[in-house]
Amino acid sequence: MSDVTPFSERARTTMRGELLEAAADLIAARGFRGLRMADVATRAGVSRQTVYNEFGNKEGLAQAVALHRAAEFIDGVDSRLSAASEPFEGMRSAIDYTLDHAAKDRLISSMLTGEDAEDLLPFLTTRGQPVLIPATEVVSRHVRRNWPRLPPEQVSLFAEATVRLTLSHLLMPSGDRDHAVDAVVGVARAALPPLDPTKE
Amino acid sequence: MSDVTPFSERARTTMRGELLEAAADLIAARGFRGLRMADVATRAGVSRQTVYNEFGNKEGLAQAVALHRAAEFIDGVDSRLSAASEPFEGMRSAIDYTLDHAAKDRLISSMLTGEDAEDLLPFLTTRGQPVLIPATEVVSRHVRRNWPRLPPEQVSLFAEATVRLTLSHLLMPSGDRDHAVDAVVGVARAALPPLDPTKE
DNA sequence: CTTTGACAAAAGTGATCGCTGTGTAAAGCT
DNA sequence: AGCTTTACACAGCGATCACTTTTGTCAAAG
Repeated sequence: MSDVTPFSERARTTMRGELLEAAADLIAARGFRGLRMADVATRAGVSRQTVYNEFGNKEGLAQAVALHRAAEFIDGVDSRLSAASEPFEGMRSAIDYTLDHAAKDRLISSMLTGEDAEDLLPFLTTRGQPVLIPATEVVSRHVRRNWPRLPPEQVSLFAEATVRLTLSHLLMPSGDRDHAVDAVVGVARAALPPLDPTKE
Repeated sequence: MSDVTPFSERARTTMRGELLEAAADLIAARGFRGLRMADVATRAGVSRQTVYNEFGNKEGLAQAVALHRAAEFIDGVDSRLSAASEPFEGMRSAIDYTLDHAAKDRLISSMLTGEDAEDLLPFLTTRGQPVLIPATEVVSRHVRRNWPRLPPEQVSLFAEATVRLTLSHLLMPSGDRDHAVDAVVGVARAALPPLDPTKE
């Protein structure tokens, strides 16, 4: 009766991923309120009961989806930071990615802005926190890697400021995206020492 | 029949102030949705019709109240910036004032955060903008006054960053207020030159 | 360990009704 | 002149009722 994605050939953890993906798609399409547990189940090719076994209830599913997406997003930031050859270029790329990606992704953006969050956010305790904290951690690593002599407290002070500034430009845009990116990177250049210590 | 604040002895512009104050009180107490034009009128000792003559409609009244309160708030920031003997102390004081005041003032805080904004914000085009822009201007003046040699674009870059950082801490608190103030001032100290030019 | 079928309780939908508040206009004071 | 009073049409809101959908749980079966 179910011909959608034959189950047996998937490992147990894969099913969870399928469910998360299905749920994310449906939320993106019809919003959280319009999300039906039954639809998630059929979309992933499992029974409704399995969804309940996996996530407990709709709220649990929502949290899991949100956390999953937030983690994916942070991974994206991390890879942009690392990919660039020059640290400020990495920041520029990561900030641009954030502003672009978060603006498009309905789920991420409502996690951060709280807008359009028709019942989604009640579950995410303090808004944005699930992104702010890990993002700060990722930026901290980037800074530590490139400015090894900077005192740790300066590192986290700076990292958090960068993240907050970026999110602020997401929340209250002023001018276009490029301008926002320049503003954040500009502050970063002013606040960080001139890069030296590695190559001296 | 109306014994509340006899009208004749008030100048025309005073009445507007009375109305704004009355409306602000009522909004603070019962929210914007619970605000009744009739209540504003009686509270200020005028007829309902006069309120309509003055503001056009409920939306106009809401905008006027919001703008009025935002201006008062910005004035508060400005005076803290100017009052202190040392520029960073001024910032510290202004940031502390913002975090404290905005957290308490239901109207200001919902203007900035968008939370609990049950129909209030639809009127304030882009949220926070009516505060962000004038606040940045006030901070710019403060920086220009104390770092006269700083290039103008650096001034506005820095001023906007400071304002955004402060508002970010308001939106997503991490730790207590003192910690937030220290974080913003810390970034300010790192990003600004060491104060010199005035006394050299 | 998943599916299936069944089920009670909760929540959503939609129509109706009366009430309250908005917005406007004209007439009446002072 | 400017403010108040009175009057009124009309949109919007809250309560209620009946009805449908969905949630969340269970036990039996594959």
